[in-house]
Amino acid sequence: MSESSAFNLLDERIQHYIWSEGWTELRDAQERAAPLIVTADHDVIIAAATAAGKTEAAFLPALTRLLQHDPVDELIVYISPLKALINDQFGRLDRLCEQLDVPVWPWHGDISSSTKTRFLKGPKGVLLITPEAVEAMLCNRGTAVAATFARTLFFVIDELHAFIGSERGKQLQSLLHRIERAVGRQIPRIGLSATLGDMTFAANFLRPGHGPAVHLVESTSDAVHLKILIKGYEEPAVVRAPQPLSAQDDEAESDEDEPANNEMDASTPRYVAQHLFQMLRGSNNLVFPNSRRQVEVYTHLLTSMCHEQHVPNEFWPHHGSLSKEIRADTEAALKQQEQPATAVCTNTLELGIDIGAVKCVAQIGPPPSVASLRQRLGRSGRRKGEPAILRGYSIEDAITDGSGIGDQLRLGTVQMVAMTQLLLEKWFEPPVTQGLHLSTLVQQLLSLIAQRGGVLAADAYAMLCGRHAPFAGLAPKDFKLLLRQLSVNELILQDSSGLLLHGRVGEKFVNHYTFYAAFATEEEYRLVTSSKTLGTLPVVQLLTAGQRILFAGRTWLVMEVNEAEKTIFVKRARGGAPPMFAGGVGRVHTRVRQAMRAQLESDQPVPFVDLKAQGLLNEGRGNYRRLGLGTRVLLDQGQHVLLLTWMGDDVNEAIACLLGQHGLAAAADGPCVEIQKGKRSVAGIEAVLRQVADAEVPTLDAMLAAAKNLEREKWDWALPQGLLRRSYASLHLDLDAAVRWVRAEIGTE
DNA sequence: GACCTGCTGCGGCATG
Repeated sequence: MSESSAFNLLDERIQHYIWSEGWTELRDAQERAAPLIVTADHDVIIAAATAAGKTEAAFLPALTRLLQHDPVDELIVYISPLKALINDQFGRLDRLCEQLDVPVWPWHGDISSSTKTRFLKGPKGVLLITPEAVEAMLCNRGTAVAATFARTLFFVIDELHAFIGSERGKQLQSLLHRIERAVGRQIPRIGLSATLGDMTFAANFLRPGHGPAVHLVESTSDAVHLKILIKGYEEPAVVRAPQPLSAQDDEAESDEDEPANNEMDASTPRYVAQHLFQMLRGSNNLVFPNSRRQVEVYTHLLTSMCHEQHVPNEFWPHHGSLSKEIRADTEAALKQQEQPATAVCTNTLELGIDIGAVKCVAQIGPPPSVASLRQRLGRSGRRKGEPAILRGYSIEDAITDGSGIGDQLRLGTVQMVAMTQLLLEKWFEPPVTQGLHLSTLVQQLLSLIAQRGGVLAADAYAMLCGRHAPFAGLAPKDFKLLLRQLSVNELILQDSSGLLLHGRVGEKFVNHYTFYAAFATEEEYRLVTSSKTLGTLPVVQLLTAGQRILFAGRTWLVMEVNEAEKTIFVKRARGGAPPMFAGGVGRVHTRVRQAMRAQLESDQPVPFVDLKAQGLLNEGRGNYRRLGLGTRVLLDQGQHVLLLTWMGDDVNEAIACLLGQHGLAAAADGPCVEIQKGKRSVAGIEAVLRQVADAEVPTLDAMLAAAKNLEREKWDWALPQGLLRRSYASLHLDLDAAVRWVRAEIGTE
């Protein structure tokens, strides 16, 4: 250890701690980060595959710097996307910091206000806080901001990759910027992240306008041996009796023994569950079925199998609508060592929190992205010498006369194979950094007014949209348009001295605690049984008394729905359908679509699929050739025509907008753009396509003039139309690629 | 036919 130059840079008391912990060497990232951090004059990103060691890589040298002042009178501000992570880190850091006589302050919604008051009396040591809690501080204690953060040595941002590309990430950038402006200097920023391929995106995110100056510490991770098997399944075509439209048609008492729906009879999920049951029992594993609804289905199938075979249950559900207690039970089952446990989960178990190593990751259906698949697989093969194991399950519907192109080409299986191949090639989707997130500009303007008790328009513009500011690039005239719209909405008003203040409506929003989060959430009902809260359900599908429901892996009968208290009371009963949860659609990257097409054009066997999956793939390849899709881009489907682009969703959506401009009703649909024929023939549609290829590129306003329903983010409703269109397009449309595709594939030149 | 995250100040009351 004494040979380590980084070790010698650390404070003596920290060296002593390292000895007493029995560490024999510093990890690669810790070794390389230390000299960059002890000087406290660089922005640094520490990127490594797992969380282990990253926090120490930042904190050991940062605390060394803090200890240079005796007694400690400076501050390290650690910002985390999860309360659970703050609680974890508090446990780890407090043990070390107690010996150093450095106070550690957790600060989030579950922390008592007395702790917060004590911190504010002497803001020194380490503050562990969420972005929302920082927002609340700026809003409610605006006059104290400069003094509270005056002696901040570092911002440490954990799980940096989880912030990039979202409203919350934009908010974080703005908060850091506003604090730096309040204290009148730059504060070194340290980002902790999963490896992100091209780290320039992350660097530009961490320090907008100065990305190239950010120092990168990318930890070389040992290559883990991968074992992959994808199994194919075919759902038989069955003629089902029509279902009653309303649950009220049923007499609740008369069908006690009848399953309330036929989802549980579906044979294929049962076969998949049987295979999972055989392969996963006896070890710790994660099963990802892609939706909360399917988590419920598979958990119930698997726990029922344990029950039927008189063996202890090993399968536990985990998703965001389950209560904290139920989720904690699942996490505890994974952590304890006595009994094996498998979690059936959504991406709640993808991030941060420590659940120990798992043997195998099962993926049912194609994952939402290659990046997410990679993150999921990173949970397996963490012990030295053990491989990471991926078990894929691909379920296709039987092909009938009415089957669409997606079934005929076996696109689910093709996508799963293509994504797995990209994973093996070490490619994954880059983070989306070009989003304007003007919704968050509205929030930050209202927050800035609260912080300062009013702000001049020019000052607000300089702070939020000026050079290197989070919304840099927005023109002054657009900012003026925004202000005008916000005063129409009564979110703001301008007094006679030119000061911007909250309007009647703005006042109400800012004074409610829900203001601090930058992201929107749907209204939810609590699901309650006699003894405890099971979780929450969004109001998309309201349950009625007498209905049966599958939740937390068990079946329930709805006793009462209390609208005033937003509560649904249930009791245990046999039979039940998984509830509906709201949700948009995942977005597929162009590179994935191209890999899918290459897969359909190939005649090579895929090494990591079983016989059935290879059969499905061959079926898809056969239909691809039969339909002549190697050369054709247009496919007549009767009512509509399919334009097969094999581009990403952002390109296909932009193509659909371009066609809309020329009078065609079109919508992106998987690898295609679906065009309604109306009264046109295929030749007529081809003629319009040629017009589109030869025409000038329209403005965004022209292209989205007829588009409705562009509001996606929390404050989008308050934006003027033009800015809403730009904000939407920045995230969802790739117009350049769309124009390039149309000109290359359809153009007459 | 997708997923996840977060949240204040204060009034009113009981208790020591």
